[in-house]
Amino acid sequence: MVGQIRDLIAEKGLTVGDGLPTERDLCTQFNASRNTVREAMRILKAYGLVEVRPKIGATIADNRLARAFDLFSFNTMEVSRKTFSDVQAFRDLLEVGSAEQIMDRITDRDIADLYALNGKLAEGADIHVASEVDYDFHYRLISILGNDAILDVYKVMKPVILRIMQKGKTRRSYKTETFAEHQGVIDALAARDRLAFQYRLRAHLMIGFKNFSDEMEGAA
Amino acid sequence: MVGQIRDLIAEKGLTVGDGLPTERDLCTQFNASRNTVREAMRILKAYGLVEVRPKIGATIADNRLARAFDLFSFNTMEVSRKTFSDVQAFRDLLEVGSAEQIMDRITDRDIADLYALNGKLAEGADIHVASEVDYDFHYRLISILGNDAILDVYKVMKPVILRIMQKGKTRRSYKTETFAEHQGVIDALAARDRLAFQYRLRAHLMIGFKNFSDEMEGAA
DNA sequence: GAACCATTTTGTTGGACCAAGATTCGTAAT
DNA sequence: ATTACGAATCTTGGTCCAACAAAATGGTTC
Repeated sequence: MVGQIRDLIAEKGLTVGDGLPTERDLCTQFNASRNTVREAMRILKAYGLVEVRPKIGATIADNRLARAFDLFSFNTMEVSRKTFSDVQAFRDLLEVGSAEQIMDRITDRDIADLYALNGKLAEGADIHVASEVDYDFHYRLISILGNDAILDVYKVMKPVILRIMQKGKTRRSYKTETFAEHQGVIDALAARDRLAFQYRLRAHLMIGFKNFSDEMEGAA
Repeated sequence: MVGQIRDLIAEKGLTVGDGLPTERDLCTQFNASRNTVREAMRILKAYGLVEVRPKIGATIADNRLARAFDLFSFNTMEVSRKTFSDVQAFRDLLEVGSAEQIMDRITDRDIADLYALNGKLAEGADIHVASEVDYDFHYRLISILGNDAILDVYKVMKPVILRIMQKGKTRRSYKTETFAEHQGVIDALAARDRLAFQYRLRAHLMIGFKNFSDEMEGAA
């Protein structure tokens, strides 16, 4: 069934944005029941090949890269020390490493958004909410690059990053230290001071590293 | 629905190989119809998280990596220009950006492996095999970092990267230019010349960029 | 031990209804 | 007569139900 629909798409030469026939049309076209067609559509949707909106119908899409990464967001796994250091090194590479491009592209809007996001940290919600905000901050930072592949990667790693943040921050105050570190990073951005930006961001990531290590020591 | 089933799995602590309740059980458990449950199961199956066989029922699995590959085997659709540039920029960030760490960690064994891999390029197999070797080369390069998170990301992006390679190289000779570029990169590594390494690697990636752009121009 | 049958479970079908967006059409105001 | 607005209708995906087909298991019988 999935194959038939794929063939249909290929045959008609449909491309991203085009609409598919309605589910009922597909039923008659392929002599299948609507439930069967629906299951096939579910699969195509899961593959990111179609987007389906109620009352609108299905349209061709290509979110496969994002879907591919979604696959791995199902991890509830425990974060090992190696995973932690790997992910943190990765983030350093991405966030600190792309400082130049960030400086090239950054707008006042970006800076305002970052200040706003960081402001939420100071409001002092519980640790889970604060972690989400923390993640959002870094995500927003990376989004300045306008690179969907990198954003997708960040989405994949979100569960792990969140866990790292929660774990690393149990004994630190989000309201004070993390907030201040973020603030320093944004200040450097606002001043278009690349070196300060890199230095402070790296320090911020390193502090998370140290806290996590201490946690692990304590746990072991 | 998918979320509910996921929660159920997490809650029960089920792991690969374990069986899920039957569809009808899930119906009563979640107060949903069998069709709804089935559609959710299709999604999970599409994600490679469950395997479902008649009479047996559904068992937990983890074929997510395999699924990630399947996603892109659907290729009647091609890599969009944005996906291409995103992925390529990402690779630049990773490979060129981690030059320092690579220099710190590299061993003679790494260099020997890279030379060996690149040697296969000169053997001049068809474009698909050559692309695989090309990918393997860059994968091996990144593996020097010993960072599993980054390696996983590379695995997921493999289908896209392969496609980019195939597309970019249709008119170039793997046996000559790509081989020579790689060789230059390894030579820089062998000489522990970080700047040369970065310069050559970046140039290598950029050439792929240019070729792809030309392809797109030609197609348009 | 092998052939056979009953049972369980997924696979598929056809139908039905709902909710909500899209469309149409009639009415009223200008 | 034309336009604007609102209500009725149509369309479409979302959900549900009941039933049958097909496949694989497990037990039963010879």
